[in-house]
Amino acid sequence: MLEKIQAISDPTRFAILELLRDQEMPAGKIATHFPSISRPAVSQHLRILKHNNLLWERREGTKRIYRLRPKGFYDIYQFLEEFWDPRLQKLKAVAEKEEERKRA
Amino acid sequence: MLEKIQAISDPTRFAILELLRDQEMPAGKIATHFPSISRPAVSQHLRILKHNNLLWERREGTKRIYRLRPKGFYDIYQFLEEFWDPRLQKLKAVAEKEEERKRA
DNA sequence: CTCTTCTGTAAGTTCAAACTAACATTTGAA
DNA sequence: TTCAAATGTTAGTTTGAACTTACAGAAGAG
Repeated sequence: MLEKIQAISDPTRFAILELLRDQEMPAGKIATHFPSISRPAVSQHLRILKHNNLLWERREGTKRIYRLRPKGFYDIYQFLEEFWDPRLQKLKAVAEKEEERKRA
Repeated sequence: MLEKIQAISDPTRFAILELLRDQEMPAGKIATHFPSISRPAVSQHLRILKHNNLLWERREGTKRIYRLRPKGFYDIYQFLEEFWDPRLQKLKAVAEKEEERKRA
């Protein structure tokens, strides 16, 4: 989970996510939005985002079209909620004990 | 905000936050929980967490006691919710237009 | 005062991650 | 086939963040 959080915290990667929030886009077009960095660099960022379930990839001919994957964000969102909210913490602890009793 | 997200994504810093989730603690005692890294390293992590509003600091004699600051987490949580949820996005856009009309 | 305890700060090192340049792969078109 | 377009991958470089060592400062005890 920390890896996923780190994935979105990189400025370039977050800019990519912002770009894809409103519309899906092929890799090449994404790269044109970042003239200061090379296309391979963007490609590597896309791979990281994809591996962390923050993007979907689909192929159309030679193009690879990337699309935001909301669940990835929701996972982080939920993780933080659980960390932060002590009541949820306690509920989780109870659930885990329940689980243990079942296994025993 | 990205800086804050990056702050919690470091494994050592997140471990510090986990440690402080249940109880506040002076800097020295925090450091003892991380025998593999030096005390100054922990001190630097504490500074980063403090600067990002993830920790409170209070002084007692020569000790500096650190305590979790839930709002910091809530800020990230809310930021992701807004990014992720398209309905909230639209509501925000409407609110901003409203604001503009008032200024004009 | 002086000493000790607890801690932060500064300077320099190390290492992982982001980057570039060159090459490889895949797909469709002629 | 052959070529071009779109993209990924690899190898090596660069840069920034985490780290260590050494030093500095602040607060109480004696």
